[in-house]
Amino acid sequence: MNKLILIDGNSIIYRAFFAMPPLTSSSGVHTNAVYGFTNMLLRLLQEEQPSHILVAFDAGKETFRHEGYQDYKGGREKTPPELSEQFPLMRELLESFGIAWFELPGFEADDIIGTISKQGEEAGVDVLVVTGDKDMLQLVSDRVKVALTRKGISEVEPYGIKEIEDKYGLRPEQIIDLKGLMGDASDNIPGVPGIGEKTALKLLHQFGSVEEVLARTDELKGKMKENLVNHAEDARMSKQLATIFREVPVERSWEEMAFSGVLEEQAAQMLRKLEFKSLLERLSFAPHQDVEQAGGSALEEVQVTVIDDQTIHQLVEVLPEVQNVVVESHGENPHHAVLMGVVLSTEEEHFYLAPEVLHSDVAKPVIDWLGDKNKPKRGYDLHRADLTLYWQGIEFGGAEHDIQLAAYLLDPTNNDQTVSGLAAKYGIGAVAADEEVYGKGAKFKVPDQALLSQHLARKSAALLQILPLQKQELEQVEMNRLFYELEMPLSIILAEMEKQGVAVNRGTLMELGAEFEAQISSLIARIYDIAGLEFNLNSPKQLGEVLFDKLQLPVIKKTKTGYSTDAEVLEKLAPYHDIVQYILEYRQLAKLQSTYVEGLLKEIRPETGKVHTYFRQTITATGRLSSQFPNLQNIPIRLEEGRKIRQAFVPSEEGWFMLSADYSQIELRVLAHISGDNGLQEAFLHDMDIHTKTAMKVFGVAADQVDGNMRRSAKAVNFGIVYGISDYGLSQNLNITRREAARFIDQYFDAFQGVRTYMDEIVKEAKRDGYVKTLLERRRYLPEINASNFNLRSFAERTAMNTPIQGTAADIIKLAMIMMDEVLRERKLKSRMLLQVHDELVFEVPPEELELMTTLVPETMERALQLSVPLKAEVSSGANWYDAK
DNA sequence: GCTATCACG
DNA sequence: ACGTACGTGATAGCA
Repeated sequence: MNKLILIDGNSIIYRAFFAMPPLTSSSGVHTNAVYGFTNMLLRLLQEEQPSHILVAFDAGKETFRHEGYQDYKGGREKTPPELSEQFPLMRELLESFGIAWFELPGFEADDIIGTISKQGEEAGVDVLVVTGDKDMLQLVSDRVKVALTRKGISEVEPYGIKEIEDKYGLRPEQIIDLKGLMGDASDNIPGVPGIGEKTALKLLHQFGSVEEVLARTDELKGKMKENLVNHAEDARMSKQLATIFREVPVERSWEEMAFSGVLEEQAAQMLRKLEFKSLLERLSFAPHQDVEQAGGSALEEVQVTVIDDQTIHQLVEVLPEVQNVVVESHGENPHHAVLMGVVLSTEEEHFYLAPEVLHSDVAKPVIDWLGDKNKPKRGYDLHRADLTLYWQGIEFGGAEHDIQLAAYLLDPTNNDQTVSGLAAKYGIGAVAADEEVYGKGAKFKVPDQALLSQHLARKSAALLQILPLQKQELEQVEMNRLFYELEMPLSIILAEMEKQGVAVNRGTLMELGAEFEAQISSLIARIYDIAGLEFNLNSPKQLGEVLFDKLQLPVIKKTKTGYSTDAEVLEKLAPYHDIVQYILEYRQLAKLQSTYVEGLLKEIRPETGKVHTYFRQTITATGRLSSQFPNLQNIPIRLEEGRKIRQAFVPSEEGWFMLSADYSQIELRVLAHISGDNGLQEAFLHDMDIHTKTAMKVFGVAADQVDGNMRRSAKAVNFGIVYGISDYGLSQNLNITRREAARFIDQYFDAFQGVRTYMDEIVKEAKRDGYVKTLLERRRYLPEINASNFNLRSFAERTAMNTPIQGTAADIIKLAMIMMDEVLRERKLKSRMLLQVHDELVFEVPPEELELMTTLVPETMERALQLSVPLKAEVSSGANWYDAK
């Protein structure tokens, strides 16, 4: 006996349930949690090669903890039926695998694991506890490690004594003190009010334990002391509740937990019953096989042919059969990325091309193939690949299926989109993380060719396996059209826009910079003079000291680290002291100078005089694009001083024009459509001023009685509605009381009852399905929609209301971009689409096309999608982006 | 690397 | 009672 694995069954299955998309067998039984669990189990068996294993479950509702504290785990949502029905399946599966499981009435899985890990430790065995519950860290010792699940369950992070020390600065036994002080909302453990993780850690670093803290409260002061004194009993009880009981009367012999490999026949039968086809193939990993042949490594060696003038013919012969393309590059900005190498794979073989080989004559047929739009390609992040190759002078065409992009659609909030992460998610052999192969940050180093080509080939091999699984999933969630007809074509269009770039007039920017500079230095002088000292104005900390300590201005708001000095606070302080207004002006100009003048100048390519942004298609949770290096979606417009920055954005050809068209009220129009609200639809059918109309209905007055203030309030309410309204949020925005805000909202919903119904229904739908979707079937999962934690749940509810609106608007402008691209091509126009700013498209247009484009662009945008209300786009043009207003 | 701030839709 | 508006990216300071 050498290694014992103890799995916290309830914790893992619960996490698996919320981490995995819904999945049912053909008979309609939910299986997603079992799938997730099995996936992680197989990986664990393969990687850890345990000699003994046991899965512990909670039994019954009442445990000994309830005897002392009836509210233990109170307020928890009851287990959804979709999950409950999976517990029996889970036990059945474990039995079919030949894995022991155990539960004992009156005790939780924690206690069982605590007890057995102690026994294992005493018997001199290495123990690995697998759980999602941080409390279990208290079990860690020399022999016991605790693996915590991360990001759902696709990864685990092992903690030993050192890791706990590094992360918390605590010994394992102090974890219960931490819980005692901070509590745990999910178990309804109270802790001490006002003490969160940070404060709790600080106290423990100083005093060592709950008892010691409570004994020495006289060394503390303020609210914290008061809370500790008043809630001393809560702290003691919380600590006790968090303490795992390690003397459970378990009678399990080591033999029962012994594990020598999966019972293949039975396990295969079970997996077939559950319809887990992809897991079936992995069964052979589990027993102690092929360990020696892999040299102790769990990784399978992949055959890869390094291309040179001797081997090139092998690749050329099979080019038509190439299934997957990996273009590896280094650097965040793909316009400046360094090409590291390329791997092309057929079903059977992998070929590696070094950058210099790709640039040599022998690679000519490969280069032609890469650039051929009629040769369809699959691969990972083909958008980046395209840009990387472009700056190397190599064309890339024919992107058909991008695995990263598809992974984004399947779960836009999964932030691990790496090949390694996806491979783990699909349970496909281990692919090393790039970081492990290259190192990160300053330590980045390209490994030798053997290692590099092996790594890339492994990635490619994993992608080959992911592809069919992904296709099946896209089909299942009805995203085929969204993917193949919208996102894939768009990715090509985006790359073209980015390569084209936008011309920026350096001189204009520098002149603006000089103006800003003059104002900034005079403001700085004035501020130092008034303050009576010089300090770093850019440091919120130093500024806070000047305003609140030296000048004694009232503290409006605090941040985690000290005084808040943001614009909202400064506005409120302005009446108290002249210095505040100058600081506000300084802030504004400093922002313009550093981010927009200096920042933009740095991004201009000297050889083209243009900035080439990178539109990211796989970032946002809602389906919007984002823009980086530089961000061209947040160029100032609201204030005149900043708006002038737009004068620097000019057409790239003499005499051309900038043309901009933006959707008018697209989100509210989308809301009118999906809610079906009569009043809202009516307003848009008559193309009324929507904020005025809202004011009329909410305040019950005629159009001519709506004053500026009423319209302003109505506008804020409309924004609130789109964001998933809350009285608090609205009250903040309008600077009114929560009561008044709540009244506005109520009046709004009375006036627009269809909207109220929609908001109620969409939240219900989210709670039922676990996700919401847009008109074009784009999804966003909301795992926290049923959380017991009020904050998490409320956030998810607002998201459920907002995402279909923001996401559908994103769908629509993406459609419009595809249509515009098509129209420009069909009519062989010279005009070029340059930018997208969420509800706006920007073009550069030759003079002879200006008239045509002025009607063509808004018309195309308006017919992008047929809704029950018309879409409206407004267009304007000028010599630069500023004048196109 | 994290926090605070502020630019956009 | 709880405590926040939805979605992003860039910069500067500071540990």
